[in-house]
Amino acid sequence: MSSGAPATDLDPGEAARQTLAQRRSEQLLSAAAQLMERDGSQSVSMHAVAEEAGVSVGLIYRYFGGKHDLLLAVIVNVLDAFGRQVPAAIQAAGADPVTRLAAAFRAYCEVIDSHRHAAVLTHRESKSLSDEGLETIKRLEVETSEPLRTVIREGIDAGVLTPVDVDLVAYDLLLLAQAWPLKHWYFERTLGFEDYVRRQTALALAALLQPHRRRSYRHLLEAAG
Amino acid sequence: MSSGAPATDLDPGEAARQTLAQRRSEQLLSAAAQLMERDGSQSVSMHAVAEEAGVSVGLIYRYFGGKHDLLLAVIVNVLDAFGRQVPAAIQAAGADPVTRLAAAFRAYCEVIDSHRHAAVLTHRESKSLSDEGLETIKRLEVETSEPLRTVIREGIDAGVLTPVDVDLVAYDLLLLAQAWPLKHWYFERTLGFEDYVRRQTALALAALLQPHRRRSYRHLLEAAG
Amino acid sequence: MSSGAPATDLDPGEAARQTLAQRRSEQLLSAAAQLMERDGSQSVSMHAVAEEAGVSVGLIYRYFGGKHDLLLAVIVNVLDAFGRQVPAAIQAAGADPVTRLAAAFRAYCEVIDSHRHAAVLTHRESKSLSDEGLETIKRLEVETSEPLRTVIREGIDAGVLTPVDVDLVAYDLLLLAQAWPLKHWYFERTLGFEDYVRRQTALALAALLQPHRRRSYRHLLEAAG
Amino acid sequence: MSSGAPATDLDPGEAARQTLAQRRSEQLLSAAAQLMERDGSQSVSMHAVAEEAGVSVGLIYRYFGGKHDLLLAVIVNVLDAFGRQVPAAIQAAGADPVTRLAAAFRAYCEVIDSHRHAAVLTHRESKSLSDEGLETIKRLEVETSEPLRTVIREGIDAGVLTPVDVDLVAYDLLLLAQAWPLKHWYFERTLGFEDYVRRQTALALAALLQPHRRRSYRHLLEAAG
DNA sequence: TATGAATGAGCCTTCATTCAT
DNA sequence: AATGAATGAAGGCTCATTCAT
Repeated sequence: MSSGAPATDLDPGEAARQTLAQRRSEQLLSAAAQLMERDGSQSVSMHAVAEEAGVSVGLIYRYFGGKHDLLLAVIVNVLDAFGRQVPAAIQAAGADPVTRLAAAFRAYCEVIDSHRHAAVLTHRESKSLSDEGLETIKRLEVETSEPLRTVIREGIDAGVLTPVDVDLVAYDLLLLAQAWPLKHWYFERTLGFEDYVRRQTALALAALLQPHRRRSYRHLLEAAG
Repeated sequence: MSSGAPATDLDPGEAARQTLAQRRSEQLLSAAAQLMERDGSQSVSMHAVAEEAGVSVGLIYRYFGGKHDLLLAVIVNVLDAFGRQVPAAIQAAGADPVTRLAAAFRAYCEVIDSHRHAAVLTHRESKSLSDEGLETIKRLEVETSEPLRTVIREGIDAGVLTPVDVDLVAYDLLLLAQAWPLKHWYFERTLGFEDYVRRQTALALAALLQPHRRRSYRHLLEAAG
Repeated sequence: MSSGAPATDLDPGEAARQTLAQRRSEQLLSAAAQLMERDGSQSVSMHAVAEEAGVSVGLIYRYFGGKHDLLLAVIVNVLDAFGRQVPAAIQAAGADPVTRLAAAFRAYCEVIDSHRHAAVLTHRESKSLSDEGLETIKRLEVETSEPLRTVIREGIDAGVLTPVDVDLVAYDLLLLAQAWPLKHWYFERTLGFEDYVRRQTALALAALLQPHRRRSYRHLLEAAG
Repeated sequence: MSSGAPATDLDPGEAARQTLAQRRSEQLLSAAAQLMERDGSQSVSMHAVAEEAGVSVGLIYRYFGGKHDLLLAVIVNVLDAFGRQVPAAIQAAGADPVTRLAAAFRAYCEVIDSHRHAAVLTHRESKSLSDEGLETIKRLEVETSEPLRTVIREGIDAGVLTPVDVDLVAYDLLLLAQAWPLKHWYFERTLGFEDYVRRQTALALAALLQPHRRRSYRHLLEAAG
């Protein structure tokens, strides 16, 4: 990454153009995500997206093939965030399998929280997508949830977790993470993000931890109350 | 008007009309549910509902005020099924708190299974409902999930379950039940209804059971593998 | 009406049936008129008419060919009232041409008042009528306004009225009569039926009376203030 | 940006857009007026308006909020024409009150003639308007008929006209003006615009002129025959 | 690159009319 | 004679998409 001006460098004009295109793309994606998250992709018109982004309708079609493409891009954007942030969080958690699992779950929740309801779009709007887009998303979902499965497997192999159905547990944890934005639906009283994550983590570990390892993670388990 | 004809008899015309109206209503509700579950209520046209039900568009408006009403009716229909079947299942399960809890969870799953994805509409389509409709649904959800909370509380009081956050656990169990129709999204391999229910039950009990009571419910816990 | 049972007498059953049919017809006509007058024929649905009349939709089609026919019947009904009441009023007014003219105008206003806005339907809804229906109405209008023209002509011939364009004056008087239900549109302050008729009569006579005959009709002329 | 280009110049694009918008607006208004006059606003579909204007349905909604708005705009358009042309005609008529009155009446008739039956919509279609729209129209009607009342008052004050009910007379004159497009309904024979105006003016003046001033306006009075 | 006027298919809803009962 | 369930064409309106500028 040092000297030697890589051959891939673009001339300044080209760079500026790329930058603009990139900026536009993000600007549109962000506007679309914000509206779609709030109202569901069906309720959001291209005009609304254009207005939110401060550009004209026509411009959207320069960057995205149409509404379906835009929706797909919004979803892929969220999934990419999983792909980037979850492995990083796991790695940062150190070597202990349980700590890593807790970190992974928390990372999922955080991505979902920062993208609010957008994650919900994944399943909700599947019918608006082309078969190809649907395949892309399914593949990305499997890919981005793989770290979770891996970390569970590690825990089992290390003898810290009971030998459970890895796929099912990963499935459940993803559900609980994705259900965070729905909390206001069920809980009248305020339930903060921290509490939600800690309590769900505690519940999950109560189910997964080998009995004789429970006291090692008392700090994680006791959050449940 | 002499003897022989019970006073409670409706005249045949009236009776037939009631039957017809009921049949129509169910027919329409079923068609609407099927399509809305599959594609989301927004993507389903009234024409499509009519076609699916084998009637004309105009007829729908004799039975439902419009599209919003129809959606609301579909959702309420599911929630009503919860309200009827879950308490019955709990009662039929006998006195043991854990058995009752397992029965309640299974009952939720069964209603959701028999109404396929319709249960999902509840949270998905909230934007399409009137404030009044939304209130109705929220109220019904709280009401119909109350048996689950009650049964958990019983378990805790009986000292069989660990003292957890009842609301949160109920929330999670409902999520797992409602997530059953999504299983095809995450699980490539086939996962039957029985396996799904048994494994989820096992996981849940692993998290909830007091350690010293675990061996009493070994038959429920061992399904997890 | 005593003995002798005229040959035209129907047997009781037939009579009752005729009576029923007649009653139904009037009942429907009255309901239709009431609604159409208030909202315009286009805004009134056949269901609304049926409901107003306390019968089923289907029954209307036994008595009238359809909505157009019903509208036509309502209009003809009003025109018939002109044909019946105006000549009677003129005759009852005696021999004086001016008194007869005033009586004719008043009679028009009264019919229009008792049929409220229905008279307006005549011109308003012409596009809803078949050519044949339109012809019927035009013919009836000419017929029913003939007495007015006659009475004006009498006045001119008698030297009481100035020799004006009879058709135009009749046209104007009909307009003023038909405009009575619109009065609330223009007049904020209350203007009663009596005042309206008297003042319009006074204005008309001011235009029509021969100068040297004015003092004979001072009582009619002075209402104008 | 140097000299030669006046600062007040709009850039061409903006100017063209304004022109286009105005042209479109008039084009749509004219098409709508033409159809609504002929068939009543209720019978005219937006599709028909679009077709008549040679544009697509959707475009109408860029310029008018909907059908109600369109109707309101058509009506307001006529009333605006009154507001512009009537005062101008009165002023151009000079100082004589009677000449001014005649000019005012003629101006009303001319506006109505050039907008054909559109003026009729005012009273006919009140049911299709919002309360707000109705208020707008009533206010405009009062405003635009004020010149007529003023000119009548002037005549009375000058001692040329008899002291009549100003509101009622103005009401009648407006009616006669608005009734011009209905003439084909009542008059089999052809009655030209000139004849109509002259004869109605003559009749009106016959009713309004002070006896001793009649000979001064013999040219206006004698048109009545 | 960017605009936004314009299109037109499609949606929800209404309602005149029919017909089996 | 009377009902009212059922139909389906048509209307008002929206919005994804295109294209001339």
